[in-house]
Amino acid sequence: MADHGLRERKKQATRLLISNVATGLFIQRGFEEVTVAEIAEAAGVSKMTVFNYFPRKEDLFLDRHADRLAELTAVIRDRPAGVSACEALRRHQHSLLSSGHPLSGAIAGGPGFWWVLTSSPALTARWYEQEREIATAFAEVLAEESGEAFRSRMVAGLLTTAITTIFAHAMGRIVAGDDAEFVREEQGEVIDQAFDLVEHGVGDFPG
Amino acid sequence: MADHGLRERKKQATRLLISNVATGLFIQRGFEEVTVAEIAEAAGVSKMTVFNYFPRKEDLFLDRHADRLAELTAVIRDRPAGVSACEALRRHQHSLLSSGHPLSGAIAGGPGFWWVLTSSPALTARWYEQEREIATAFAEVLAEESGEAFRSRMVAGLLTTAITTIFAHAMGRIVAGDDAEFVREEQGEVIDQAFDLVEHGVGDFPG
DNA sequence: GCGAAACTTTTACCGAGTCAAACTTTGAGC
DNA sequence: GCTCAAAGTTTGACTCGGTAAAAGTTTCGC
Repeated sequence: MADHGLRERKKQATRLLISNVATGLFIQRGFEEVTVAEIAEAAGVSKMTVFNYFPRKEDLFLDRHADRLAELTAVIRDRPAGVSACEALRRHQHSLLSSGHPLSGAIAGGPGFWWVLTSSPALTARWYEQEREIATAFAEVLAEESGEAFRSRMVAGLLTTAITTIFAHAMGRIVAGDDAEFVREEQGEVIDQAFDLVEHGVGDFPG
Repeated sequence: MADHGLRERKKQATRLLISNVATGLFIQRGFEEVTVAEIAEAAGVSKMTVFNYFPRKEDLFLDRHADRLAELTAVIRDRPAGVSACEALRRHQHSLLSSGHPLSGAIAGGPGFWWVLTSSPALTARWYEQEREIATAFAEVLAEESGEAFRSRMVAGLLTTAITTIFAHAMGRIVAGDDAEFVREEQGEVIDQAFDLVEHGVGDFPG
């Protein structure tokens, strides 16, 4: 009933249509330069409907967040026995990279995605807000398992910082014009460097 | 000329007046419930003037950011020889705490401050944006010193995470109604726990 | 004092986001 | 099939944050 009624299918279709239209416009002209009214018109729908599906304008572009959050949380929660959270995430990042997944940092719906993201402060702010949501989710999982609230929050924060920084690094280089293939080749090392710091500490860097 | 002209004094006075009026209203009624127009009127000034001094509404409340950024950056840049960035920050947090400084987490312009901050998503978002600015500044200082761009960014991120998490921890407890003095007593241990994790790594937590 | 520069106000405007009421579509039961 | 209620969409009006430009007003250098 909830699943394959005509109603539900139409909703999903509308949602997808709006999202696609919006993303297309954003990549063509930049986030701030496209108004919600315009998106609505281009999608043949009213402005109110757009906000019905996507509470904030930013969510029109960053609409994969829920999936990503669930995936990352599962990586930690369902990791094999004997593997630490840190190690599980490290492996996950490597596997994203080798499977050429958009979220590995390199490649990602073309360079347009990064350009749009970095071109708007509002959008980047929302992006980082999503990272915080990930940290919060990690902290819950870790606290559930360890019972140590503060330590869990810290570790969650550190792990999220690794993911974010790895990401931002690749993004920065691609936006700066570096060859995507080249960035991709070096990305494995970047991942290890980041997780090594989290796992073994920063020591007395920088001397 | 730039310093003690009548002009400059008036500007500082106006700025302070607006900030005080705004903060007062926010603490009374919450961030979202007060409009900029209202603040302007209460301060006997035009809306445009408010935005002249504070580019965003959020900056009316979070107006100590510049000072804090400068202070934290100096802690790293001007640390004594032989002391790591991590250690310098750890000591700084301890000294903030023992001097009862607002930004140590415990106490802080009364509990009202924390309530206002947590009551508004826009405000918390801006708060975390400021933390990112701190991370960026740290990264610059560290990169200048070490020459390692990515590692600097990572370490900067990890250090900032420590500060932020320490902060958020105290804030959470106070907002939840814990006694401020009690929180304050435990805060030293919290600081050490956080910086230990950054310095020596999370290892295989949580087992 | 005079004129230029700095600061403020006014006015007009834009776009995101909300709200309530009218309207259309879908699904369920008879 | 038809009807009715619920879900979804549209409309239009509104609020608020934020910007822009031009017209005041105040301070400063001379």
